Amino acid sequence: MKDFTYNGRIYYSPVELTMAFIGGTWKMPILLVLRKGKLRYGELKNNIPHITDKMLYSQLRELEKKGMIERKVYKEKPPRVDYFLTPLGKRSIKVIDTLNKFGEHLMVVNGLMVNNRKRPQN
Amino acid sequence: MKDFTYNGRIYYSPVELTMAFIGGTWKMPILLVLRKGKLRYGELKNNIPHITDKMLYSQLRELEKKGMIERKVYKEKPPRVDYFLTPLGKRSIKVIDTLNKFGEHLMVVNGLMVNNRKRPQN
DNA sequence: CTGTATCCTAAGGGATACTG
DNA sequence: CAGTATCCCTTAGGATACAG
Repeated sequence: MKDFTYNGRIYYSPVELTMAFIGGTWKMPILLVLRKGKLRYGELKNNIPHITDKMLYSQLRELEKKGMIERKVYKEKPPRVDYFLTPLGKRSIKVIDTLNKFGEHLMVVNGLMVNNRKRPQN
Repeated sequence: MKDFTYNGRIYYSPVELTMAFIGGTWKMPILLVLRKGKLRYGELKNNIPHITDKMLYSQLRELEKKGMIERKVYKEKPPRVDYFLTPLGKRSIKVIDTLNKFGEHLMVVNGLMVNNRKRPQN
């Protein structure tokens, strides 16, 4: 048995734990964007297409709790908040890069092409 | 825009595609077990603790459709079926190993210990 | 021993509206 | 600008029963 418990839940393999930290639809895209360095909320939003406020905030909070990112609040107005990677977060980037590479390979294998912006069909 | 479509669904990054192939609770454990070589259904079941028949079968079917594993049926009785990795599946092992390593690191960082079998508390 | 089908619940995630 | 809350729906995944 290699079971272990984290936050009251049972995990059966380290892989599962990894997915608890960086899994889901949005955590990886967020982490990847933050590799650029400190970013404030609006910048994050602009760099992650299609994400909703709810998802961005909830995922930021989770990543924070798990020690992947940090938040720095500036006492200014209008309010300013920066998000940036912790050492653990930076470490995860390498893992995500691996997943990204494999994904690109899958695209080739399956003959997938990036959606080109359709020209007006006149 | 780096969007692309696969099986009628829109993906926004290669990472998402990767997760479609090896994501979920059980696909990675299954692939990892198959690194040992050909295995029949019963052997798979025995080597993946806590998995239910429904999940094992459904995930095997999905992995097959995606070209990660193959099925070989022997005309015997009782029936015998072998499952084994395709080249693509073998390639995924390296990725999963990366995730596994990171998970082990997370366990250390979070001070998680493997659940020891409790001794009878007499 | 291999393989499906049905029922049901918990959780992830989208849309939308609202506040300091 | 940054940050929450509520409603709702889809889906992964568990339990169980059944079939060649």
